[in-house]
Amino acid sequence: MLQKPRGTRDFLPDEMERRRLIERRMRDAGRRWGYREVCTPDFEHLELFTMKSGEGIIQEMYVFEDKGGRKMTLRPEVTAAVLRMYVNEGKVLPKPLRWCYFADCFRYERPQKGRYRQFWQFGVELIGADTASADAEVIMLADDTLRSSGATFDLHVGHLAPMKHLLSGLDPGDQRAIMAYLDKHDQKGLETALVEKNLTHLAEPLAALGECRTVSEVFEVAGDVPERARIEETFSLLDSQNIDYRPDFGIARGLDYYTGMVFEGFAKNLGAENQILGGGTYRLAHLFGGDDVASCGFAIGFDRVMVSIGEFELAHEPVVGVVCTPEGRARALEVARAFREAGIRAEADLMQRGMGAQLSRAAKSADFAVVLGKREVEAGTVTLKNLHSGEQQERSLEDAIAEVARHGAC
RNA sequence: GCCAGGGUGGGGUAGUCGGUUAUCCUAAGGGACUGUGGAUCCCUCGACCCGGGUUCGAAUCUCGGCCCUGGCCCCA
Repeated sequence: MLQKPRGTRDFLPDEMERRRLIERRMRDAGRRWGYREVCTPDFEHLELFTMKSGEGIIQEMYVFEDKGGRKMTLRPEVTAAVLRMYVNEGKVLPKPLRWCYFADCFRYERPQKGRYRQFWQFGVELIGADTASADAEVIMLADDTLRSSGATFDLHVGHLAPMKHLLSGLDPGDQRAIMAYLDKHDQKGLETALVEKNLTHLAEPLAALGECRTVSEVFEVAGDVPERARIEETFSLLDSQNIDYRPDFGIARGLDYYTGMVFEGFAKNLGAENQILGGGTYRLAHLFGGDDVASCGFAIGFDRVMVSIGEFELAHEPVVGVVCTPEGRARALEVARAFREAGIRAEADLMQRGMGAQLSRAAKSADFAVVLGKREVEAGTVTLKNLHSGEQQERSLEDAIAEVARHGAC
């Protein structure tokens, strides 16, 4: 038997309905904040992502050559594509741009819990607003989106400036290495590296930075930085709206294009792969030939959110099974159509079964049966049977539709 | 790329120091039953992940691969 490709999943209808419900809640959060949905191609020129993240990521992507000999790749993330789109056709739109997306991405990695080779991300990009209000809005939207999805999570918010200030005397390579250790909370690795590089005087302030729980402590540890006013304003905006977050100036996110504010979300009930959200301010457009526009965004790992939420029951919509005798078949199609026009899910028998068997089948998957036999056809009525209570009554089609709709409303 | 544990009908399982026709539950299809169902009974369908090796004989032992689960690395 043919297997599905490694790290991919099939979704049966029950799970698909659950996914669509959560997806809708995320999109709706975006909509409430004015973020309109965009869509970019599933595959892009390889160059788009190597320009953003370096050649090293090629081994972790689905890379292929197309029939014209072009180097292509399935997208491993969406931000680069959205910024490419901004450069291509968004530059003349009035700023700021508020965009969101829900898209599948592909990474050639070893699958484990919450990590698949095809996975889905919900994300937003706010392009062209370089203010504390912009930073705060994206964080508040991230919080609203995760909250709306039903996930329970911890939100960490930080800023790169204090850490970069502490490391300002170092050459870029050392800086990056130190930040990588900080990002991983690798204390031993950090200490070893600091000793090797003769930087032991940084050990204490760097450790203290990660422990700071208020913004004012941060500047006691790291000294004054030019971004101080912006940072204080962003955090006071979050506080004014009672956003539940933890200041975390140990977030390094090891990425060169992040310029300032950074934040991460962690599911409370997941294992090793518990980060469900990452975001921050960044500058990317200039890499793709555009202006050096300030941007801010986040991406949510949709599949991890689904794992975190776990099993849950969906609201049940009433289902009508249309049951008929051979002489009622044509009428049954009309009746089924009338239910569907009223927005009610109606399913007809396709197996040429007897009425007993049709009802038996309907009892497993439907809430109501509509019976159409010789009697109903001649009288122009339908028999509506409640499959839960067993009660049934012959009545007009309109009454039957109203009765089923009434149950859908409760 | 690395480590550990796994893989038996669609789902869940029994069997394993090699030995009859691979067990049971469930689901699915049909029938008993052509105008009132979920019960019951009967029938049917359907599996040892793939390949090599050892052997008279392999689901069982062995080697390699694939895939799954969790962890490491990485995480845009």
